[in-house]
Amino acid sequence: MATAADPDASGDGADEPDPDSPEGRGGAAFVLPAGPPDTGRTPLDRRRILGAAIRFIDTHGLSALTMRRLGASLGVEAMALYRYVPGRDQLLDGVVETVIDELYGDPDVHLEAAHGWQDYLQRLAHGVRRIALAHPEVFPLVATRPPAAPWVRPPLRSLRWVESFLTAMTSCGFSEDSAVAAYRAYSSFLLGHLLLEVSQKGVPINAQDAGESPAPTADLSEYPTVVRLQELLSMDESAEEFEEALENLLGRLEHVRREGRSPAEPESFT
Amino acid sequence: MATAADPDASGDGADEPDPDSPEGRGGAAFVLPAGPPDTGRTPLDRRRILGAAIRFIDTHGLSALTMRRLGASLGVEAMALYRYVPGRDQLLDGVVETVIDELYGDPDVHLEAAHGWQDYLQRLAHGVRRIALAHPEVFPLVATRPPAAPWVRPPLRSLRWVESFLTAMTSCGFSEDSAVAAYRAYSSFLLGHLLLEVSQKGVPINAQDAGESPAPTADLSEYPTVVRLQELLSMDESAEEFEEALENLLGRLEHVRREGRSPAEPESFT
DNA sequence: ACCTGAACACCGTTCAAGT
DNA sequence: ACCTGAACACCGTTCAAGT
Repeated sequence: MATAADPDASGDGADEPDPDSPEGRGGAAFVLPAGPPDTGRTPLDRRRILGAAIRFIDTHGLSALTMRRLGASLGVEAMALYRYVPGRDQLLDGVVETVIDELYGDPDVHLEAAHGWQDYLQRLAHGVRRIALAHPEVFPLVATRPPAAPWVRPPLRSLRWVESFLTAMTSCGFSEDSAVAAYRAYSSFLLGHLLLEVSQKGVPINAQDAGESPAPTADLSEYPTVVRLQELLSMDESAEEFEEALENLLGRLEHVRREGRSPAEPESFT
Repeated sequence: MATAADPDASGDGADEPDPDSPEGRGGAAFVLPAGPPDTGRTPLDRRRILGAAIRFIDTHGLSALTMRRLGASLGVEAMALYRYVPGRDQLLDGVVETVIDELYGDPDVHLEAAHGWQDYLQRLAHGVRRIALAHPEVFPLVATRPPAAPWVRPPLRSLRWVESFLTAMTSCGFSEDSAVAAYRAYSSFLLGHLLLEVSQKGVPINAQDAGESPAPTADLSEYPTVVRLQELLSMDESAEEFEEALENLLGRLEHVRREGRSPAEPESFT
């Protein structure tokens, strides 16, 4: 059904594959898989564009995202996008914002601190992790696009989240300073762990997949400890690591809340 | 002479500023400040290219780096670079590698674990922080370029560093598992903290510098806690945060080393 | 041996023009 | 009101040609 509606699916506007292109990883021209049913008449719209951009990045990778190709994925020329988005950079900012706000609709996350701040931070952390893993190609963008203000720290990059975090914490007995310190520690924790976890997913567990893996094995003899521990190093324990580090952070924060100091001093029970 | 050859430039190789270009932040054409004295005859060379690339990024920002402009900064056409570097992506990989290896020449860092692992990790962390702050525009690249293998974790992205880290730790009483766990925790810590610190530097403390800051102040009333804590949030305490978090991590690791477990359980003194 | 000119297939973006 | 065609000033990259 609907085969006639979309003019460039099989025929005229196609991409001209050009398999020698150094960019396209697989060389496969970006012909999208039939798209959502309504690819035709709804007159385009910022939300739809951002959604398409996210899907495009998830599918083809960030480096493949081009105004022209994004347009094509919506059945439109690139120039049409400029009516809704000021330019490519702002498009990317919009993508980041949209992905983060996805989290705001997550029912597991949005009950604020009804069951205490530890429960809230747990749910929030897992929510962020879920979207990071759902959009591994987008997350580096979340991590590195310059924030709007210096106190909006990735990955919780929106005033909504800063507000939510700080009110939750202060309403749970954190002083203002401690709440801010907690916000900082929490951001660093999430950013470091999730960026690493996501970037590990990008690497096909065996370094390069081309040919017979020549160079790496050669030099490797200079690094005996790495070779010896290779198996251990290759294990993916990101999930456990995340839980443990989160647990530990919460412990630190509880300590801060009670003592009123900033999060340091591993043992000061005296 | 030569005025007839190139139809679109006024002089010979000049850039044609075009102040309306959305890319160039300052709009200033990339005329480099006289360059190092020997800009002439040494016949070009991979090292020199990578050095120039790093300086270029430090000065003009990553998004301004272009094969053509990098060539120009070396007094050469872009095409000459391809004799020494396979392409732009590999150039960036080389930049990352070079910046990280800079650290390897740092005398403060390179004495391995002669004074114990805590001292070693302290010096290493401060060394990485120093290069992150020295090359704030390069660090996001260090953080996000896909690593060569899944067990080479940013920001310590080279076998040399993995080897150095693991031998130091195992020679100081860490079991193999604990050493690997420590490597992971340490990487996350560095990545999160330094990426945040570096990205904060990029933001001019007052959000946008254009006009009279219109939009932000308008919405801001919806976020009372943010507004109330704005001063606290705006303070730059990255240095103290870094020290404290590092101290805490070392405490955790010492605990791991003694107990042989992975880094969790905030309080198990019983 | 080392670099350049010219060319190719793309980019982002603008703007007058079509419907 | 919404999209397109054509154009402009760039890109990365290749390759035959210059010195």
